[in-house]
Amino acid sequence: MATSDQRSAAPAQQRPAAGDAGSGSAAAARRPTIEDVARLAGVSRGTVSRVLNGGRNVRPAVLDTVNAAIDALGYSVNQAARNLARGHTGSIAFVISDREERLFEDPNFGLFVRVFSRQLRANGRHLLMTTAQDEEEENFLGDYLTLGHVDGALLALTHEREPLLGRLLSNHLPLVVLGKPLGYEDAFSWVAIDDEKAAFTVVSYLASRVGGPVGTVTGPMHTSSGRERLEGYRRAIGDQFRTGLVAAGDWSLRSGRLGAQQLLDRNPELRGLFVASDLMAVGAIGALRDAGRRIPQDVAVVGFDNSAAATMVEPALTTMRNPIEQTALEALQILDDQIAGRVRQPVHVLLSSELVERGSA
Amino acid sequence: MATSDQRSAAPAQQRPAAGDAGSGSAAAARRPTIEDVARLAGVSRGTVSRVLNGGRNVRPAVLDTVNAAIDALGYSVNQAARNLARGHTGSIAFVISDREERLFEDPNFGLFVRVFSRQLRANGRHLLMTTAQDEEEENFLGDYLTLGHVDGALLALTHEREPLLGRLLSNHLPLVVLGKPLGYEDAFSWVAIDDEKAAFTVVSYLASRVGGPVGTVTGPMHTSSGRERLEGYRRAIGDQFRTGLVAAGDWSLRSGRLGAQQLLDRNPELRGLFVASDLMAVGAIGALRDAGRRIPQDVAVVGFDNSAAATMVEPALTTMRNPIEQTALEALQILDDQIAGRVRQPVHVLLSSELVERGSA
DNA sequence: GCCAAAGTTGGGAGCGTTCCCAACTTTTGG
DNA sequence: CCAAAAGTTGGGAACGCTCCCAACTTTGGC
Repeated sequence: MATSDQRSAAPAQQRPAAGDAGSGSAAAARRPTIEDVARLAGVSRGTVSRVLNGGRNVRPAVLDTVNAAIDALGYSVNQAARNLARGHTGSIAFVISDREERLFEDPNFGLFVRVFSRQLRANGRHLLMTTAQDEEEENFLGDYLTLGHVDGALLALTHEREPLLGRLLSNHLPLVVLGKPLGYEDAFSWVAIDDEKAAFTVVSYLASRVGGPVGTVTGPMHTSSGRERLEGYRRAIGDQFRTGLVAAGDWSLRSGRLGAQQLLDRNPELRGLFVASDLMAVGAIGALRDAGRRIPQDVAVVGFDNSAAATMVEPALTTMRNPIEQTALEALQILDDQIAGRVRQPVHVLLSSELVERGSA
Repeated sequence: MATSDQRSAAPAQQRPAAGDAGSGSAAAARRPTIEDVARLAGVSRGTVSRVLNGGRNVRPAVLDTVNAAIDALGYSVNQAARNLARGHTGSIAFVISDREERLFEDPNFGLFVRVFSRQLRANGRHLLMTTAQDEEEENFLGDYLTLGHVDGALLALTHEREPLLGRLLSNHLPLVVLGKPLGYEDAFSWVAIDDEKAAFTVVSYLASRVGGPVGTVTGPMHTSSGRERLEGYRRAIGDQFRTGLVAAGDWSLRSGRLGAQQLLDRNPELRGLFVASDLMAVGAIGALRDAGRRIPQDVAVVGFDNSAAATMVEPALTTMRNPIEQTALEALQILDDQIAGRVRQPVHVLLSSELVERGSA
C-alpha cells in the first residue's frame, strides 16, 4: 500500500468541565429505565408505558407528572426492549442494489434518504441503508432481508433487471420497489414515474418551439425508464420519427456527448434534441457547442430529471422535474399498509413529472 | 400539487407456487427461537447460544448437531432480543450533516457506505444512516445520538464548521469524525487525508512538467481541505507564488469555470493549473477550451479526488486518489476501540493520497 | 488408577419493554 | 342516589436472548 499514515494520540488536553471523574468513580450513571420513571412519578410501569405510547386513557394530571419525571431523568425508551416486546424491529431497509457504483451520483437518492428518514423518525423508526454491489453481497442481503431483521424494505432499482428480485419473490417480506421492476411488474408493489407521459410532454413542448427535426439521445434499453422515455418521444413526434434521429446513450455524460455528435453527423439540420437525462444533456450541449451550434437558437435542447447538472450548464437546462418526494411518501405509505396487513395484493402507483422551463429550449 | 397519480391494485394473478395458503391457514409459521433449536438438537438453550457466539467450549459433535438443527429450522437470531440481553444496540450511525444537499454528488460517500456496511456486517452489526440538513434536524439528531440508540457514530463532515460538533462535545458517545473537524481538532477522534502534502505532491509534479506560471483554483477557505490544498500549492511553487495566480472556488463545477477564466484574464501566459477538486477542474477545462487553449499542450491541468468526473472529460484528468477505503477502515477501528473502552484519548490519523497520471498534465 | 484441573453442559436470572386482564375509580343517565 | 358504563391504574406474563454459576464429564500427570 503506497499510503503512509501517521497516527497520534492527542496531547493530554483539558476537557471543558463535564463532570466525568474517569472510570473509578461511584455510581456509574446507569441509563434510566421505565421503572425509574414510574417510581419517581409515583405510578406504575404500565402507566408510564401508556404515556410513552400516546398517553391514551391516562388522567391529564398523571400524564403531566409522568412527563415531568421523564424529563427530569432524561429518560428515553430502550429500543431493543421495545422491539423485543412488540415483536418487530422498528426498522426499514433502504436497499440499493447497484452494480455500478453509480448510485451516489444520482442526486435523487439523497432526497429519498432524507424523506424516508424524516418520515420514519416521526414514529420512532429507523432507516437502515444497505447496498449490494455483487452477487455475493446480494445473497447476503437476500438472507438478511428474509431472516426478518427488518420490518420491510424499500428497494431502489438503479438500472438493470435485478436478480435479487427473483430471490425475494418467494419470501413474504413487505417490500416496495422504487421504479418499475422490469420483468416483475405484477409481482411486487412499486411506485414509479410515468416516463412515457413525461417524455411525451417535454418532447411536445420542444417540437412546438422548433422548426426542423427533433432527435433524441436515449437511456439504456434494458431499463424501463430508457425504453419509456424513447416511447414518449416517439409518440410525441409522430410520423416525423426516423431511426436516424435516435442515438443510444447509457445515462453517462460521455454517452450524451457521443450521441449528440452522432446525431449531428447524420442530421446537420437538427433543430431540437431531447436527451433522456440531464447528465447526458450536459455532454450533448458540449458536443453541440464544439460543432458551433448556439443553444437554443440553432439547436434547442431538453433534458430529464431536473438534476443538479441542469443548472450547472450554460444555458440552464429545460427539463422534467420528477416528484421524488411524493414517490418516497407513496412508497412508504404502501409499505406501511403491507406491514400492517391492510393490503395483500401488489399496489402500483404512477406519478407525473413536471416541465421546468429554463434557457436551453 | 400538479402531479396526478394513478393507483391500481394488480389484477389477481397466479403466484408461482410458494406454499402460502393465505391468512386463514393453520400454524402460522412462527419464527423459530433458540429454544426450538435446542429442543431439536437435544441440548440446552445455553449450548445453542454458545454455538451462535463462536462455538467455544462446545464438543465438536454437539456443535455439528446444533448447526444442523439451525439449518433445518432456518433459524436466525432475533436481534432485538440479543441487543436487549447484551445491553447494546448493535448499530452504528453514519451521520451526514449536510446543509447543502451536496452529499450525494460526492462519489466518495458511496464508497464509505459500502465499506462501513461490509465491515459491520461481518460481525452482525448494522449501519444506520442519518442525515441532518437543518438546525431542527440537527437537534433531533443530537438527542438521538445522545440518548443511546446507537453504540457509536461516524460523522461525515461535508463542508463548514459544524454546530452539531459543539453539541456532541459534552456527551460521551463514541464518535469518529471523517475529515478534520475545524475548530474541534483536539476534542474528537478523526481520520483525514493529508491535503497539504497531497497538494504539494501534485503541484510539484505539475510544475516539473511545465515551463511558465502555475495557478490554482481553490476550495472554500472555511473548509480544512480548501485551506490545506492551497497551502500545499503555495509550498510547492515556493517563491513563484503570487496572489494573482489564485482564484477562489467553492467546489462547484461552475466556480471552476469562473476561476479559470479569471486566472486566464490575469495571466495570459498561464501554463499550469492546479484545481482543488475534479469537479471544478472539469469546469476549468471548459473555460480553457473556450479560450482556445489546448490541454495539456498549452495549459496542463491537474485535479484532486479522482472522482468520476475525472474520466468523463477529455483529456482525462491527472489527479490525486484519496484512500477512502483505508479512511473508512481506520475510522471504524478507532470507533470500535472507543466503544470497547480500549482508548479514551482522541486519536488522529492522517492518510496520504496518491498521484494518478492521466492525460491532462 | 486416582485426583485435580480443564472442559462442557444445563438452566435460572435478568435485560426493559408492551400487552392484557382484573381491580378500582369516575362519570352518566334515569 | 344508584347502578351500569366508561375510564383509569397496577402488575403479572411474556418477548428471545446472553451471562453466569453450579454441576457434571473428560483429560492428564504421576
